[in-house]
Amino acid sequence: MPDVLAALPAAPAVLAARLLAWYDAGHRALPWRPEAGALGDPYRVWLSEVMLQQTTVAAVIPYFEKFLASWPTLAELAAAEDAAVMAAWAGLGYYSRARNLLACARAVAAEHGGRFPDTEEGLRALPGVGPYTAAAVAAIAFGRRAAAVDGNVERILARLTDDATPLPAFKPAARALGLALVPAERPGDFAQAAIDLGALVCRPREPDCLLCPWRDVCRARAAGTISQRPLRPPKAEKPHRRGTAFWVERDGCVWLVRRPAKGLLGGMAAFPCTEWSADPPPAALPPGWAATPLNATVRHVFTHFSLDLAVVKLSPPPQADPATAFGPGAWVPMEKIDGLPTVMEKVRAAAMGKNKTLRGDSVPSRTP
DNA sequence: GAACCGTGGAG
DNA sequence: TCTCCAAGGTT
Repeated sequence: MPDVLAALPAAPAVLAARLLAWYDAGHRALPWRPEAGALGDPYRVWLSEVMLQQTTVAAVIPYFEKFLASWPTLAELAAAEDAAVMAAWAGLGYYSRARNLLACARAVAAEHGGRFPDTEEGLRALPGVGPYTAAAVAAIAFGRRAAAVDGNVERILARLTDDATPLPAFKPAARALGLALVPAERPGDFAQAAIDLGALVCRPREPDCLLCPWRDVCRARAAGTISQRPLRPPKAEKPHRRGTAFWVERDGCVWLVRRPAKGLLGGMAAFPCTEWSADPPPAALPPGWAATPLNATVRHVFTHFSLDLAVVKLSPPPQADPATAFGPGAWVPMEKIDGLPTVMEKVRAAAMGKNKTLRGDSVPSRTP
């Protein structure tokens, strides 16, 4: 790795001081953010950082408020039921975060006397806490001199140094650069200032360089390479998958199952489904079950594949047990269905004839 | 290193 | 409609 100090266009102390002054002049006020110069509450900082992983601030705010209202303290969250937390997380995505959130809360409650470890290393050992989150909590909640390098910070550093190393290979250098810049005073404010700079000024597209505290020293700006920093690898093609979801209805109730703890939508409530694959096997139904294919297919795009999900309504015979065909589950009154991941929410809307609200997400079904 | 893991807003 | 991608972590 090239010399960190040589890569920087100015002394670390100068760059940090300018960034902190910029932060003090007008940073964002966010529900989890402490006053400038103060330490954050560890529970709030940790909860917000986990929610913010690969997720926009606008999407997180209502979930953060909801979680804080339902579980105001770490101890209360640690005592919560799995299903309640998964349902509260529904719609936010990356559901392993919710499982790890609970595991982490319970670990802190049981193994750390209810208090978060106050070092980067101690935090890093907790479930769902990786290098970024550990550094962010250590800096913001405990005032540790830690390098919280997220996507924003990678971007501002790649531009500041005009580093052409493509991601993710650039990450180690970014971490070294970030650590070199963190001041001994106000490391938490510095972490949030660097993130704000990336989010508000040094944006991926159309950055506002005239508002940047580093505009006169930025090497990518001087070189005219801003739009190419950080360099990203070409995107992979998304495969397409198909499957069928079953709306099993009886006496105003619908059969809901719980998805396996690991993998896609792990631990979430869902409608029974066939396998999702490029060429799924035909759906086999128990004899006597009346099937009504709907004239709609739910379309949903996940991170690494897109999905067309045919929706079939089923009316099981009075004595039939859906668990036999679809595994363990529960009858839920139709109007009380709640806490579904978005793709299942689309299935529900299609089955209940509310697909008008999902325009663009429903497509004509292929011939059954 | 690379694959896996959601969703929604912006342009 | 389509592409990009956001306060990443785990395996």
